[in-house]
Amino acid sequence: MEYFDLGTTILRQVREWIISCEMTPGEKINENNLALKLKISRGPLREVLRMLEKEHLVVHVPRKGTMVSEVSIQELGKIYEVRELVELGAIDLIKKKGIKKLDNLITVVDEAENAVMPDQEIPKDVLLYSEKIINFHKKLIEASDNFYLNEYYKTIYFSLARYQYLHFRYVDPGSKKSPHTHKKILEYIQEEEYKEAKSLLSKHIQDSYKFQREILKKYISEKSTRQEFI
Amino acid sequence: MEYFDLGTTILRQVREWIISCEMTPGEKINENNLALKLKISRGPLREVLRMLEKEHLVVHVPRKGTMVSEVSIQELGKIYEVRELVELGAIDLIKKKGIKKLDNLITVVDEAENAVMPDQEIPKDVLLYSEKIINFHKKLIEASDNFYLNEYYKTIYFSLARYQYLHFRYVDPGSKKSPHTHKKILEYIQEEEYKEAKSLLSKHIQDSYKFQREILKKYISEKSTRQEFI
DNA sequence: TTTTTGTAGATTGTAAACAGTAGACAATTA
DNA sequence: TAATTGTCTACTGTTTACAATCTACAAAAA
Repeated sequence: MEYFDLGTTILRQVREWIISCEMTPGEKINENNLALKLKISRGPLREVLRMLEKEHLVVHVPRKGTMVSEVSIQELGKIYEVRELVELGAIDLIKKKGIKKLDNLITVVDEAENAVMPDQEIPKDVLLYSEKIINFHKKLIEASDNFYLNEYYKTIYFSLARYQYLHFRYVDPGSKKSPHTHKKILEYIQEEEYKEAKSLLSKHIQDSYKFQREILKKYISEKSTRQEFI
Repeated sequence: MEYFDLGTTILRQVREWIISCEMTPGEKINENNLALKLKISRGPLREVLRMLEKEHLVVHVPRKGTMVSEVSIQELGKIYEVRELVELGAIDLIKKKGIKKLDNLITVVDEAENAVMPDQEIPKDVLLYSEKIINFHKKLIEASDNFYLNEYYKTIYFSLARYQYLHFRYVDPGSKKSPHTHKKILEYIQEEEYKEAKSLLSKHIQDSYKFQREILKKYISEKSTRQEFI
């Protein structure tokens, strides 16, 4: 028998299930069942669950068990608070360190510009489009060249991605403007107009937040309505 | 036999050993030996190591093992970059959310003011003094009322604390001013002069950074000198 | 001498078995 | 009926055992 590194491969898989809400918020995780489903034993699974706990995707209570963490308006708000803080902070770092290597950022802006927003709301296309859009933000953080900030942003992003999956069918009409906005932000940075870059990015994030909050409200009210009739 | 939650108790213990450099930077961790020392088995220890990996205190390489993460001037620089970002960001949040509940912050400032900087450099006293000083920064983040920011700051703080333990015997002479500076920052916040608060806090952190970097340089040069003679 | 190959021991990765705890439900009591 | 107690079952926490891999070192080949 061959040995892989279950820890890292399984981590990705379970994280994916949580983000895509195949493991739903609040769901109790049964170690035996999940291990069986993943065809591994409980040992490495528990290691993975501890890592997911550090990513705030699961919550562990000693002797009770582990559950997928809940989503709420409050949480979304707090995630957006730190998201804005980190992204604007990245621009500060780029400014302070005089970073000029923005190749990756330029590339993703170009890619997003060429990507077409699908008129039909087919989940797959929408997701592909979303990927290209979010890449700008990921590359912005990477450009600021700080390992700790980058790692932190990843976990923020995992938490956030889950909210985006709650409802495929709602597509932010505002996101059509995203490629243009991203390009503008990049130009500001290149021209060292950091204040303008931060201001526009801040507004951009706030817009995204407002939309996300609305879908979440719908999701939560629908969920509670469903449960009433069960 | 009684069952505790080894995960959380052992996590604290091992983290403590790493921060206090009883487990030295770069040291290879032998799971068998460490488990034996902690009087537990390798299972829960591995869970703990995975959590410490997420805190960036250890580095894990599949099939090679786990080691205590290295310290370096570059790392210290990056840690201070995010430290400043997070602390200044906390003030932004306090401003944006109009937070007025600063009771804990007031308390620690008072405590620090009454604490006396030990003239003799007895490690224990110095550490106790350092604790009171650093509390200001912890409570500042807590006041900003954001779980994700607070969790992140904790891990930053763990990484940073290790650098402070590298050399007990060097005491930052500038830290005598800290209680006064902290009080001033608090006053600015209370009077809603956030810009001034951020400016002073930024300078305060930069001063700390400069000192830390100097001790680290000494530590590294001494270490390499020692190794030459082995 | 240097490089390569082979083997033994140590160490990590994983599974399986065992110990203790918590929750559910029934039986008992008030 | 409501509350309490006892027991059973399922689950988590932990240990032990085993499989695969790596490392170090020695022997052999170039």
